[in-house]
Amino acid sequence: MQKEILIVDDHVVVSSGVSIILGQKFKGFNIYTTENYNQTLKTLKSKKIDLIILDINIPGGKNTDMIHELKSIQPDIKILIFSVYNEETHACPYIVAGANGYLNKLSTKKEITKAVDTILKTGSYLTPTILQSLIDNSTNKESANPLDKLSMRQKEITELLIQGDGNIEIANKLSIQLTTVSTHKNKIFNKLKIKNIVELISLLNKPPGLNF
Amino acid sequence: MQKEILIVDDHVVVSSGVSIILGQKFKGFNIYTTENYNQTLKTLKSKKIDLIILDINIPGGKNTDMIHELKSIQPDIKILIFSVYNEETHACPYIVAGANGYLNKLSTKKEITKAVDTILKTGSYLTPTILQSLIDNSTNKESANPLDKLSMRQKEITELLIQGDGNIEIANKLSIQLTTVSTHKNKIFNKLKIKNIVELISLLNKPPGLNF
DNA sequence: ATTTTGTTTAGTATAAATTCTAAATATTGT
DNA sequence: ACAATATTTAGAATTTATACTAAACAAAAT
Repeated sequence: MQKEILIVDDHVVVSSGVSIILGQKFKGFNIYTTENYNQTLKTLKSKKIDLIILDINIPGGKNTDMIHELKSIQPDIKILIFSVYNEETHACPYIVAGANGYLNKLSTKKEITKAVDTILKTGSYLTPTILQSLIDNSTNKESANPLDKLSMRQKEITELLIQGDGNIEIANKLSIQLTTVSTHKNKIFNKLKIKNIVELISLLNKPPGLNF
Repeated sequence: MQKEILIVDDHVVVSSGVSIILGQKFKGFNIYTTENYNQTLKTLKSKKIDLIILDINIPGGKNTDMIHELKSIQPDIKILIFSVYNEETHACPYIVAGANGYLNKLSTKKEITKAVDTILKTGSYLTPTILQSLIDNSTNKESANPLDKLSMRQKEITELLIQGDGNIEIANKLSIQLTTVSTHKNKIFNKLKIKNIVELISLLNKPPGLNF
């Protein structure tokens, strides 16, 4: 089965790694690589691609907007998002935007080849976790994304907390009492089952600049 | 020139990627891979290796202590540290411990092959940045690594802070008074020119769990 | 319609963290 | 060797954050 695969990642180590893993498993495939968004658009306009393995943090990239743009060039293309962010907190928006699967960069060789195989055969690859997140989102049930459990106000305060604001700053910015901020904080920490801001930061898994 | 290379990384994508990049450039090399510390020790005991490309966050690993242990098995082995942490903040301790080079995982193909080539030919590979850090360290000039400015005790407290410990926990663990902890914290924050723990975390660029 | 549950708000009392000051000890400079 | 500087420690006073309680209101459930 001859397939055309495009790997989009700005880190050679990653694109080379995926390339060799797929090359070993799927002998007949043609594997191409691009390392930024413009190159990717150009390639898609000149060559029919079956599957694109897409890093979501490439130079020039626009997150979920990329999905629509890529599919408008080749409507039948399958898109497998390939990212270091954990799927619980980051997969859903891309799936909702039209991506056909989400795969973590830390996956094993078996998981990677399985994802590619599945997506080419069935048209999509969703782990049970992501599937559950999607169901949870649509049914408004308990979501795997911790932030979804919070109310608007609680999200607002969470945002300020991870920016490093103290209770006083938050109280001033939102024009509420200090104790009110503390109460919110308490509710947020209880919901997320955490004890302090350090845990909040690692839960939200904010990329600290220099990661994949 | 026939050389034996061992790539140590617990992520297939990374080890495969480095493997193919080196395989393309250096045709005659034998390239092996291991994915945890025990495997690595076993391999070194049974096979002569010229260069080990070492991820510092492998399962069972012990940071700088690994360097001594690996070199005690094969004293002539060259060790190239391969990490996602930026070299300014993380390279020096490994070089001081005896590693022969430090390479960022986000490097280009050219940088990777250059590092391997250089380390095999000259015995070490140090970027100008790392060299400067080492010089700064030895001359007690302003160091690029913020942690180097701190005393041992201050580093100890910093470590506990980014683990999420509060002042009381720290005071108990170190058997000092609460106010003493506060004083240390104040000194640390002043030295690092930061205002709170959120900034401390982003400064130290600690990986939030699921990163390479 | 009305109970139930969750959100947003705050006051009082308490706990935790910081500031300021300062002493003993270590380290470095000349 | 002695001065200058940095580290580690802590008490007293103060500031900041939390726990507990609770009211007003909104949304959801039965």
